[in-house]
Amino acid sequence: MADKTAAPPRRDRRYARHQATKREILDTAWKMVRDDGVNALSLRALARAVDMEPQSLYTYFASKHSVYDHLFADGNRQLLARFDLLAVSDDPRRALQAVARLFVTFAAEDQARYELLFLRTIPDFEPSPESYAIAVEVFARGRSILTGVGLNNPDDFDLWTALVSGLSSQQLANDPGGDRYIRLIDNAVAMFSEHVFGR
Amino acid sequence: MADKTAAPPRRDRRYARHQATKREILDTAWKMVRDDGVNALSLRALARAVDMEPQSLYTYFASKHSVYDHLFADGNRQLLARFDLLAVSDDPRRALQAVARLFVTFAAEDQARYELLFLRTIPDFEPSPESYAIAVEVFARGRSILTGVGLNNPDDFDLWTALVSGLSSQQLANDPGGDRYIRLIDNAVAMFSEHVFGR
DNA sequence: GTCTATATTTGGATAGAC
DNA sequence: GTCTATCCAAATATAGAC
Repeated sequence: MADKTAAPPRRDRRYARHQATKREILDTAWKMVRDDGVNALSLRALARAVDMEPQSLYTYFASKHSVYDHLFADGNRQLLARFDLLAVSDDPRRALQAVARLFVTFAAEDQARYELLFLRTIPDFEPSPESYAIAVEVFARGRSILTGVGLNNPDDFDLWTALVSGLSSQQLANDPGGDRYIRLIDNAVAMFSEHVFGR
Repeated sequence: MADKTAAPPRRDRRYARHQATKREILDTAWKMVRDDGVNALSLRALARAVDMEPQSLYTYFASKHSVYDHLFADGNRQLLARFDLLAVSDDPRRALQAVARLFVTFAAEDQARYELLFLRTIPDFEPSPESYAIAVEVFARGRSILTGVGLNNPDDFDLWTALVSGLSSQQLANDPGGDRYIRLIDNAVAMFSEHVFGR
């Protein structure tokens, strides 16, 4: 899962160049999985798309699973960055609204990313410990917001994640690109809030 | 997507034999996708598992996608059969509980089946019109139960499916084989009922 | 209906020259 | 770091004998 190349000192220009190329490959890979689905990715096609010979990819990634692993880490970092930008309201219901909107919007933006981060559809792929750690951090961030508004009951948290992930997956499955379920977020948060906080 | 073989008259013994073999292949395919994931299925491995040469499968299925299509139809028929056995209570909340239990239990039983029926993770695969019709029937059945208990608002129905599918996917993703989210069904139904019916 | 033989494509991955 | 050359395995699918 790790790369072949150990990390040279930061200031090294070759290192910067290496990182830039790696970034370009990953961005192209994102584009491809978005277009054709996560499971349709092939290294040959990826190499062709970045104008390289397939074998040259191995300078940057030790295997196909390593590419997936970097995408997985990428996606989780993107979600984490959204959380960083989130201003959490003191009002519990508003806070929950913000989190739900954040998550469902993020999910609805990119089906492939959702599949990669939250479903396990790639045979034999599982994220490396380093990448998985980012996912754990995302999870912790979400939970801490919930506890911050007074929700400490684990069952409430599980019900919350079920509700939010349900809206996300239905939006992707039944109305991709639309807002049929996104529109229901406030309604769903109202339902949940009344249930756990009372009116 | 259709088979190569047209359907001979029913009484034909060859036809019965043909159907039996087809059934055996599909059952084996179910086993394989359950073990290794939907996207790991290969016709070679499938043929080996039923003790055939890979080429002989083409007597029964015109393509790999045709196998997927039959699995898709299978799964939807299984779900439909569950609905047939369901006794729908006059009490709205009990009726909703029964439907939710039915669906989440069905989903939790088999990750591969859930993926095949409700997620679109196989590149280039989409069900044939005939198979899709069964899925539509399942959907209609679920909806008719909801309208039967007085839920006519489309938004309520969408919120309902989001809730139930969320419990299902979280159960599969975070606690496969367990009951962490299944336990929450009655709680979730209570929340939903209070929201749409009032107390 | 099943087999042998085979076409054809594609896939991931390695060795070694430059 | 990128290339040529190549390997090897696996995939889907077809043709034709029996």
